[in-house]
This record gives sequence, C-alpha cells and structure tokens, in this order.
Amino acid sequence: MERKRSDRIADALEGLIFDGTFADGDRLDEVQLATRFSVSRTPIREALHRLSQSGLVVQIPRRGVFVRQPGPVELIEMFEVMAELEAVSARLAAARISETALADLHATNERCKHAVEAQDTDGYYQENEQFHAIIYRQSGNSFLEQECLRLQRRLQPFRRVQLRVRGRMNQSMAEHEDVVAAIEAADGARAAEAIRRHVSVQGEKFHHLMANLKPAAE
Amino acid sequence: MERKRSDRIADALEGLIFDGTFADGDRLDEVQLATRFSVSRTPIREALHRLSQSGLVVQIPRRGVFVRQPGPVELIEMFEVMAELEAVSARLAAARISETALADLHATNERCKHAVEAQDTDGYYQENEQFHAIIYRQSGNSFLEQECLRLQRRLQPFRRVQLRVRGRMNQSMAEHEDVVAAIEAADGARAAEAIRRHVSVQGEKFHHLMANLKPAAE
DNA sequence: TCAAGGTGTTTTGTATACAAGAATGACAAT
DNA sequence: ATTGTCATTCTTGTATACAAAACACCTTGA
Repeated sequence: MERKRSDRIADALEGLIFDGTFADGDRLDEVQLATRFSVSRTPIREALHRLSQSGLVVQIPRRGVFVRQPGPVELIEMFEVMAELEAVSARLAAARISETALADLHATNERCKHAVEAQDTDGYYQENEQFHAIIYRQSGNSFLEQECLRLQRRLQPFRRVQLRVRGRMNQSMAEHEDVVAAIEAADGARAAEAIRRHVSVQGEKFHHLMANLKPAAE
Repeated sequence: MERKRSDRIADALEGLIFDGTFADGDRLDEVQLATRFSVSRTPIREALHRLSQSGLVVQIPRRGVFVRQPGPVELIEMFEVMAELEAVSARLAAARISETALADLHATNERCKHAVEAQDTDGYYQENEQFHAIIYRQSGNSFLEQECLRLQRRLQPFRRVQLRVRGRMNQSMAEHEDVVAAIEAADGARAAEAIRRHVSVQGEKFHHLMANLKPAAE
C-alpha cells in the first residue's frame, strides 16, 4: 500500500512540531513549506489539513494555520481521558482476554523488566507501548482500540520526556505488575483502577516536570 | 466568522450520506460532485478529506473515496465507547458540577419531560442532546467534553432512528431521572452506572432495530 | 475458448494560475 | 501626535492544467 506525498509530508511536519522546530503559536507558511519540501502548495495544504484534524495545528480561515501545542491544563485533561480510556480497556480485557494474549502480555512485561534492568529508556518505551497496545486490543472492541492508539500517539512526545525522570521507570514497572496480576485474576475493577493510576500519575507528574523544564527552555 | 466553501460542502455531503442519498460502499466521484456543487475539484477534495478524517468515508490511495457506514459490530463498539465516555463524564460531573449548572440540568430535564408528554420526538431529541452536553461540560474536562461531542455527533443519525421505537422515549426519560438524582447526590459511581446503562441500551437495541428495518430498506 | 499482454480511457494526485480577503504601511485630517 | 482611511502587498482559497497510476477493453496467441 503506497502512501501519497502529502501523507509523508504530514508525518514530517508532525515530527518537526514535536521536536520543537516549530514552536507553539508559529504560523506555518504554505509557500515556505512548499519550497522546503520541494513540492507545490497543494500537498502542503492537504498535510496541514490533516494536522488540523488531529489537533496539532489550528486553522483560522483566511488567516493561516498555527501550531497549537496543548498547554498544561489541556495536557492534564488529555492524560485524564487517556487514563479513563485505558481503564475501560483494562476492565474489558480482564474479562475477554485470550490465553495466548495473556502469555504475550507476560512476555512483553518481561521484556520491559529487562529494559529497566539495562537502564534502556528507549527499549522500555517501545515495550511499554506494546504492553498497552495488547491491552487495548484485548478489550475486544476495535473502535476503542483505535481511539486509544490515537490518543496514545498524540501524547507520545510528552510521555517520552517523562521516562527520563529518575526512578520513573521502576515505578512504572511496579504498576505494570499490578495491572497484569489483576487482569490474570480476571478482576476488571482492580485492573481498571491499577492502570488508571498508572496513567494518571504521568499527567500529575507532568506539570511538575514542566515547571522544572520551563526555565531551561527559555 | 465566515466559513469557507469546502466546509459547507463537507456538511452538505455529510447530510447526503446520513439521509441515504449516498449508500454504503458508493464511490464519491470528484468531478461529479464538482459539477453538482458548481465548484472545481479542489474544494471537493478538501471536503472529502475532512469526511475521511471524521470516519464517514474511507479514502483508498489512487482509487477514490468510498462511503463507509459502520456495520452492526462497529456500531455496537462505538456505542460501548460512548457509554463509557459518558460514564466518565457523569462520574466527574457528580463531583464537580456547579449549582447553576445543576439547575440547568433540572430545567433541561423538565423540557425533556414536556416533550415526552407532547410526543414531540424532535423536541425530545434536541433537549436530550442538550442534557448530555451539560454533563459533558460539567465534567470540568474540556478535552473530554470535545471527545464526547465528537462521538455523539458521529452517532447522531443512529440515535435519532432509535427514538421512534415505541416506548423508547419514556424509558429514556426514566433513565434521565436516575442520572439526575445520582449527580445531585454527588454519587459519582451511581451516576456513571446510570448513564452507562442509558447509553448502552441504545447500542443493544440497535441491532434489534436493524434486523427489523433491513427488510424494509431493501 | 481462455489467458496474457498491451493500449486507450478514466480518475486521482500534483503543479500552476488566478481571485479575493486580510495585513501593513503611508498619508491626511483633526 | 494620534487616529482613520486608503492603497499596496502578501497570503489564502479556488480554478484549471498537467502527470501518472489504475481500470477496461481489445487484440493476439496458444
């Protein structure tokens, strides 16, 4: 399945926004981007349109599109929703998970553990993502799965920063154990509660982190 | 705030899909639509792009865009997610709702009741939407509010059909009472459970309804 | 007869040209 | 000096023109 140029450009722009090349409030000039990517304005406009739908930029008619990074308040709100969606997933998964998927969950969690022991932040990040993805899928509700993946993707850059906080990986790991145990026991309520804490703690810690990083960023 | 033509076209197309002018699986021809709306292909393409992001159509690269109505399974999944999102809203709202908003909720519910007594389906539909919107807002989480409104909008045409089922309005009304009582009592868990039932019953009843309507549609 | 390949047509994707609205700056009037 | 208006210029929105990929049909060979 071949993707079109405008899709690749959208991805590239996403990256440029995430890595700070385009800061919050910046206007994204169509002709500038067109020359930068060596294409015409048309695919640029399609890419920007896609980004606006996913919420990364806001499009003001006849004025242009502007980068719109979520502020602290909105971020906390998003983490809250993420926590709830994951809680639902976990609750459903506890009731519906298959044996093979459960084994998979264990295996992935083991890989997480090894990454922690090796202090491999990137590795842990990947395995952690996989861990959550398994739970989404085992909710047995593919629409829910899609929604979870969408939001996870949106919060990705903020989660990533998180893991560098000292001790966060170990704590995260411990929370995983709770989740797995609850799911294995088919205790939906406990699984939901465990993962809710696991995710929402990230939101809470985040504005802590922001406060510490803000001076460095200026 | 003036909207651009492509936005109006997107809305129009949405309507045409909802009212059945374009059925599931139909290909939406760009030039055909362009002549129909008396515009060039460009705004048509932008409109189709928007619809594809919102999930109403699916875009296959180099092949065209096709109407993609959710099947029974996906619909039930979507209602399940809707129920959970509303449950979260209700739980949070029970803790966070303001006095004036609570009064508003009561007033709206009263208007619902009058609509039921008058057998005014359309009126009930509108007030019911308002009722739910108040709860979303009073969750105190505007991101959650947006997500709820988005999904509500997506399920709108299916909900609408529902109300025509005999006795559904009365049952719906009774469920509202439960929700209001629980929120007023600041009992988050009960409010969540009440609204979860209120919404998910729609999903369950829906494929019943589908089975009955299918022959008539053919 | 059927399959395989090629050609022509149709349709999407991209580039460019044109139109219209908004920002900027200068100038005039108070 | 400040404010309001007008014109220039820049940017977005739309139309059209072009390129390339997919589809359909036809021909040709076994």
